[in-house]
Amino acid sequence: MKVFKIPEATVMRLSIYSRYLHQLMEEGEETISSGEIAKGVGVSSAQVRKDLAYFGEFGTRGVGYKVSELYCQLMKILGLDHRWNTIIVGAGKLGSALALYQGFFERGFNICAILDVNPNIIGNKLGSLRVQPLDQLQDLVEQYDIQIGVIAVPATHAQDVTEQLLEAGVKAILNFSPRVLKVPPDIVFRNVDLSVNLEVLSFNLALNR
Amino acid sequence: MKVFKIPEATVMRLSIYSRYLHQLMEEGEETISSGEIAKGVGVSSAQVRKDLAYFGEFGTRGVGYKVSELYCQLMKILGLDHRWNTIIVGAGKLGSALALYQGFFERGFNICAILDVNPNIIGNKLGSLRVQPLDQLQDLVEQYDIQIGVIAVPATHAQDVTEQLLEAGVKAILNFSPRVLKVPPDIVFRNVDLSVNLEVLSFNLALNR
DNA sequence: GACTGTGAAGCCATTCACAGCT
DNA sequence: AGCTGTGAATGGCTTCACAGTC
Repeated sequence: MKVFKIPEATVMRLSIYSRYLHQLMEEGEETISSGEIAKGVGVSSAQVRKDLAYFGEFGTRGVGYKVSELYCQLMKILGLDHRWNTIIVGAGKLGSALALYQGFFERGFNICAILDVNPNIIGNKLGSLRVQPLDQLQDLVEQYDIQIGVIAVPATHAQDVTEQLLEAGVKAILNFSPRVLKVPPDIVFRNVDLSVNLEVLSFNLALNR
Repeated sequence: MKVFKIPEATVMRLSIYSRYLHQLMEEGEETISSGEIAKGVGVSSAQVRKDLAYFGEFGTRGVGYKVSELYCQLMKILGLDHRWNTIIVGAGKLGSALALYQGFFERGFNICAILDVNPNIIGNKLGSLRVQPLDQLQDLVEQYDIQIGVIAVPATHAQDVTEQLLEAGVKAILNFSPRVLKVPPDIVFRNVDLSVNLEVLSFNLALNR
């Protein structure tokens, strides 16, 4: 399917460029140069051009890029030209916060359901959702045609939940638990490790002392 | 101060190794090889040894590493041999979730305070903390000798809050807002961009269709 | 003159492969 | 025999620099 391998760093920057372009559109900008994008998001202009070059030629030499056009192209490249159905497993503090976060919806992710095992919180209302029991997982994934699973359970249950998500047919997993998970290579997978991020800060703080 | 530049990827892995070693300690393991660590966290054994080699020689040839000893060394390298005082700005869903997340405390981060501008949530109780008004920032940073600031406010206020944190004397910032922030080069800084992470999933899902 | 698109060069991280210990 | 520590080789991302276009 993919002819050239795209660096992950490039994909992350494309996401950031697209958000910046969205902001520029709201401010009424019509065209922009790679140098201005670079300045806006804190990279080099060559980097911006190289990132875009993986996918085609979007600009006009001597002029720059049409903001709205480039934005649409990037959204298409990122697969955000349609919506993704998502389920959150774990309705503790973090899971609840993710379920209520508007930013996901705005960028094309529908949070279709949130699940937990704890009977004390099953039934709780979170915005327009209600926390449902974990054993509904398989049914909900089928019913809503869910592609993405988000793991927000304690480390000890993370691998177990992962396997349930895979069995239910989820194609991609975003893991917020502080545990290394085993997933088959055909599954799209990412970790967001909150502690690791704080610890990188700690490491750098400890250096300058 | 730092004689050799350490790759950020190495620092992130050290954090993961240390957590894995902690788990092994609880399971009662005494020694471990680079190959076993590698298997446990999903990297190559050469990678593990190279990462450790930046900081010294911690193992015994022919034998491996003493789990508890390596764990202590890594914690020291990561600057986790003492505690860091931390403040969270923004007590919305995400900020509240972060304030209540036990994992930070366990790894050596004291959440000393959480602030917001919204009068409707100022005074709310979050565990043992109470949400305080943003204008207390300067005082609290001094009072608690706070080194780390966590930004959990909407994108539109993120740069403003950043500058207030810097002015108050914070040395490191972890940014959860979906906005590129300008910070001076001597400040330790990291982004945790939730949308970007989901969008990388989306990109990869879109590839295989 | 301004700006894009891109091959080449440079740089950095990972993997390889083996010498050196136990 | 088993495993660490490490120089050398590899691979991949970023920067440079310039030809091409408006």
